[in-house]
Amino acid sequence: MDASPSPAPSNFVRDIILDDLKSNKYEGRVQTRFPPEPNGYLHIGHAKAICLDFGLADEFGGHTNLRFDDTNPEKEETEYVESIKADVKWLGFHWDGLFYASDYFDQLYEWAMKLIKDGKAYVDDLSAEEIRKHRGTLTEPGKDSPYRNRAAAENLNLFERMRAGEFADGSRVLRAKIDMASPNLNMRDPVMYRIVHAEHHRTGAKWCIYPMYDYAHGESDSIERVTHSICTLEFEDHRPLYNWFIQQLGIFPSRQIEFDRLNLTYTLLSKRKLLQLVQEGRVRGWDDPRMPTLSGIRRRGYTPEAIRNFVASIGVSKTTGVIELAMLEHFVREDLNKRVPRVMAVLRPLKVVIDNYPENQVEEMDAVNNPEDAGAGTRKVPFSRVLYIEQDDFREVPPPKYFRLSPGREVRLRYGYFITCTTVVKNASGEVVEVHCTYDPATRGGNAPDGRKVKSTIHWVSAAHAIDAEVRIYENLFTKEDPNQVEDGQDFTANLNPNSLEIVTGAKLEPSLASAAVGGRYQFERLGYFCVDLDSKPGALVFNRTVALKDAWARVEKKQGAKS
RNA sequence: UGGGCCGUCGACUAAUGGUAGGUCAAGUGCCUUUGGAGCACUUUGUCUAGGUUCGAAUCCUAGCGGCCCAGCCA
Repeated sequence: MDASPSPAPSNFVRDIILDDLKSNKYEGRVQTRFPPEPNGYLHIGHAKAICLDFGLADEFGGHTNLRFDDTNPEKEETEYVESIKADVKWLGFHWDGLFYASDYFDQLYEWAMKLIKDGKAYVDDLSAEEIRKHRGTLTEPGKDSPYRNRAAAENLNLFERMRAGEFADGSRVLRAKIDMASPNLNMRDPVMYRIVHAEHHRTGAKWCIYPMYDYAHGESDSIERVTHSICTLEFEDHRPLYNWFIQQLGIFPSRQIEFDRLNLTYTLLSKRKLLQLVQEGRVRGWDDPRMPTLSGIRRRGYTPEAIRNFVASIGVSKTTGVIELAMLEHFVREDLNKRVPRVMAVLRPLKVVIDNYPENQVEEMDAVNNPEDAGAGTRKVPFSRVLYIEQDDFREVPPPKYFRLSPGREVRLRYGYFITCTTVVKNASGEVVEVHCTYDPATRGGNAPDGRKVKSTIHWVSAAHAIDAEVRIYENLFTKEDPNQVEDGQDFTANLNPNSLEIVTGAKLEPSLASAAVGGRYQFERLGYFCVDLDSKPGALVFNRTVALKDAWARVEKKQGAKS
């Protein structure tokens, strides 16, 4: 096509903002908000919303508020608001205003009184059960409540007494008076306020009536003069109601725009289900590195840049789709590859003795810290007669296309020497427990002066110098692409992967890692990207595998396995 | 079944009546002191049927398929 750089990535929400800017609809203002309910930890799906809300405002010199949608005191806690703030910051965004829907409870109450006076709202004495029966079904219209036509004065009196705490939970509600026959169920006189005698994390015992989402959300947007209220697709049916309240009240007309929420293969993004995993102890907490929460992903070693790049690449639309997990993994690898130092670590050690290497000799070999970053420099790695290599890097009987060490075969020890396997030592059950080799002194550093080639380079660690570590290897938390796909009578926990966590205890690391600090990220050469876990202590290091390197041999092996 | 929304390579997403393109995945080759990274190339797509038009992924009609809604949750 043309040689110009690819056009700025756009999407339909951005296009709407662009149009509004062009027509000067809001005097050039762009005001968004990110409105989480503090009833759980944020997950990668929220990251998409955050990038949109903050990203679009940033792009057009607008503003974004962080607003906690705290209208349900029974589920909300300050622990969650703190974690949410930390996660937003970690992702790299800064809010302009920090608000709570509960900041607006007084205003919301006054507006409710106005709607009552205008004959647009009424107190209903029906029980929850009766209200449901009166609501009708998808195909049949609802029936009016017998209390629907109470006089405004009576409604006012009752509503004030609801607030005053005269009535029991669930005994009455305030409802908007719209249309019980609407084909949109949300318009069949939705509940605006319910009675809940519960301590609220911010307002304490001040209120015993709490506004419902539909009444609180749009009004909060309006109070903050939000121009573009971006939310997910399931709220599409609520938009007429969102607009109805704003219209009746005659307040600032915020506009709701809906996009598709993120779905990922092998992943559950439902706060309710994630809570269940935590409560049932299926994972070690909200920040378990297997969790799709931002705190879990962070602990796993993902970077905010990787997540932002991922979100930017998946786009925004209204089609309900599922992103392949491989897409996310690609963006972590891409980011970590550029920034993270290389290091040698052996997860499952196999002892190698180099018979012709001097008994007590130790050499300091030069190793490149990051071939992608010349500025990262080099380090010294000790080499000696007894080493550990990866068990996977030796086969007594090599399968076809296997290039690593096997009897009679010569390979390169990275930054070390060429070695050739001579003999093996087996234990009583016939397993190879030790491999003997000879080395070629002329190949120091890994180059053969005679120009001969080897088909493989493997990593190693000097046995006498190695430090021990625990390494936690993670696989997908679920075995099915769609964890919700279950047999009758089962729930999603039936799809939990029993092998999602493997703890490797005897790993051997090169000595430079002794000073690795919590959060530090590394590439263990040929294995993957790893980071130092929160549980790590000096002398008792613990690493998480963030993501494995792409493994061409694994693919070959799999193909061979499939054939046989 | 009433209403709302949505159908473009295996996945995600562009093309806004005018050359169906990008990313991921998959495959092939090159290169390589990481079977990593990188580079090059390749395969596969407009849900169906009609219509409007010089020209349709785009507009119209009808089908088909998917998602969401009957909380005093958000």
